[in-house]
Amino acid sequence: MTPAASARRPDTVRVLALQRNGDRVDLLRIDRSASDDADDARGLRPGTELNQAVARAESDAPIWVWDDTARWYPHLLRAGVRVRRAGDLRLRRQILRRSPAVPVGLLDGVDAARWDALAPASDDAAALFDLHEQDAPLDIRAEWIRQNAALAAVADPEAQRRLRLLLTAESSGALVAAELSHVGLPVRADEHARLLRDTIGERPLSAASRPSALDRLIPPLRAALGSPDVNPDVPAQVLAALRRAGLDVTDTRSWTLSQLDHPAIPLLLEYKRLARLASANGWRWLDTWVHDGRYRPTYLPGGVVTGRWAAQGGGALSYPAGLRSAVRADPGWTFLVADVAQLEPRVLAGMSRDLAMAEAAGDSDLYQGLVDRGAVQTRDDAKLAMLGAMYGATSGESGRLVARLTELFPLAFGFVEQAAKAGERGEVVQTFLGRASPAPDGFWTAPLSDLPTDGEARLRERRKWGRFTRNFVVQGTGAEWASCWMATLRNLLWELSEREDLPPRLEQRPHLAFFLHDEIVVHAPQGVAGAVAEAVDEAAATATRLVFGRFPVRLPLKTVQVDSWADA
DNA sequence: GATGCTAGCGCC
DNA sequence: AAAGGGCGCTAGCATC
Repeated sequence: MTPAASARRPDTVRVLALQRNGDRVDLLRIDRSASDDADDARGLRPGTELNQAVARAESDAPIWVWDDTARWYPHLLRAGVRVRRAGDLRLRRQILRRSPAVPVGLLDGVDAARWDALAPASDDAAALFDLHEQDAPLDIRAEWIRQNAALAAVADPEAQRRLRLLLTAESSGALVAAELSHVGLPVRADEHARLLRDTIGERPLSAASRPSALDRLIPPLRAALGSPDVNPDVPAQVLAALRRAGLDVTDTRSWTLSQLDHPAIPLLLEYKRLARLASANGWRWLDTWVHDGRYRPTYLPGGVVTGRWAAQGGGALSYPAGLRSAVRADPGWTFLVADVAQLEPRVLAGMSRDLAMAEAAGDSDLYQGLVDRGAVQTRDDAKLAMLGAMYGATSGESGRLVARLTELFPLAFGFVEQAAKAGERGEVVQTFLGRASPAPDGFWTAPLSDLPTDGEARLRERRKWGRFTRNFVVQGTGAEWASCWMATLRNLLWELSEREDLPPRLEQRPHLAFFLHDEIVVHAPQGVAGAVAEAVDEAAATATRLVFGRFPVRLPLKTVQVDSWADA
């Protein structure tokens, strides 16, 4: 803990709001214990004046409450102002208004509809200064009070504790997200370009032509298919050509093609592989998304219904494994890359309170743990069964294995089964911390005349929604654990930097550089790598305790120190 | 010229 | 040997 943070007891925590006031900004103390408005600063000019006011107030370690972290925090970060804590009213409201535990109506009030409709600020350069173009400013204090009243009204104390934790983690996640975009992921553009040259050949001179390696594949491919004009970039043409060549296919997916025996298939698969690379992460990707050695996507905490993060800009969350060798730590710096082995099965053990499965999860490899306990024959079987349980496989080998493990772990497997059944009935399900699934739409609410008439089709729709709710509870709780992990780690890294007396700015200190559902990349000066690795582990242990309390489930990390992401 | 759609594939 | 959840993004094509 920093001196400022530890000196201040919880009951004296200040809650400060940033609120638009015309083309100026008011900094207001909004906690109810405030006896006067001595801390208020009104009419601050966006820019230096505002940034300095925030930096001064930050010395008391307040909670910053604002409509949307993405609107305010990027500006502060660019000015070198880092804040410890935040309450993101947009994200909090999104969770609260869906929660069945929150009494209906408590979030009503002035501007409720506008709060509900709030979209994340996207263009952070313009967002703050465009504020004056909006309607009247949203009342930050009123919404903060409404939300806290809604939280306080959650009847069950444990449910309330979890929901509070979720809101805190979500708000911290918003801080992490802004910081990730601010610092960026270190990418060596020259190395990325070299990988492209080695695989797809020379960059074409015009956007209309193909990279050389793709170009060279065209003549043999056309010859093998016996279709001299086929454009392999057009699935419909490929499909027609395949059928002319006598192959009985209905789509051109790689997996489908790989089952066929025909001389054109290897060429086609190779073409598809390289074409994908060229279009998704080729030179244009490099030009567009990598600047000054950094890749900076926009992260959207809670951007996925389950609570997972979404990301925009260059397909951040599907960064191809084959290009990760271009992701290199700066000179004198290193990466700590950590991922959770089998996050979702472990989370399932925790949320279902399945002691037998938690015991199997005591091993660092849960799948092997299932084999060692005689549950299944092979590790692949264990994996198949777990994935089947979480995604809703019913048939074939996977379905059989699910049935087998259901006997051994009735609590865990019963838990997802109940979530699926609830979904099939059209009910809302919740994650462990209390994020609720959306109510089903379409076929449940549509007029009867719009519904598929035959019972078979209706049943398929219901099963489909059941598979969604089945997965929702697990995927969503996994995301909650990951948010708690990152929020804790963010704090530990800052405390570590203070202790080590590192330079003041975030980019000069060890920081999170990338996040991928159950994996993080921390960029750190080599001198503190050991301490950072310990912090990564400690944060995971804290997250597990925060979410699951004393229930004995383990979420072990695989943490490595590497100079290139590819070596993780 | 902008927008919406499908097919397909990368990641977890 | 194949199927089950969540995404973002691209090319090509159709439509406004």
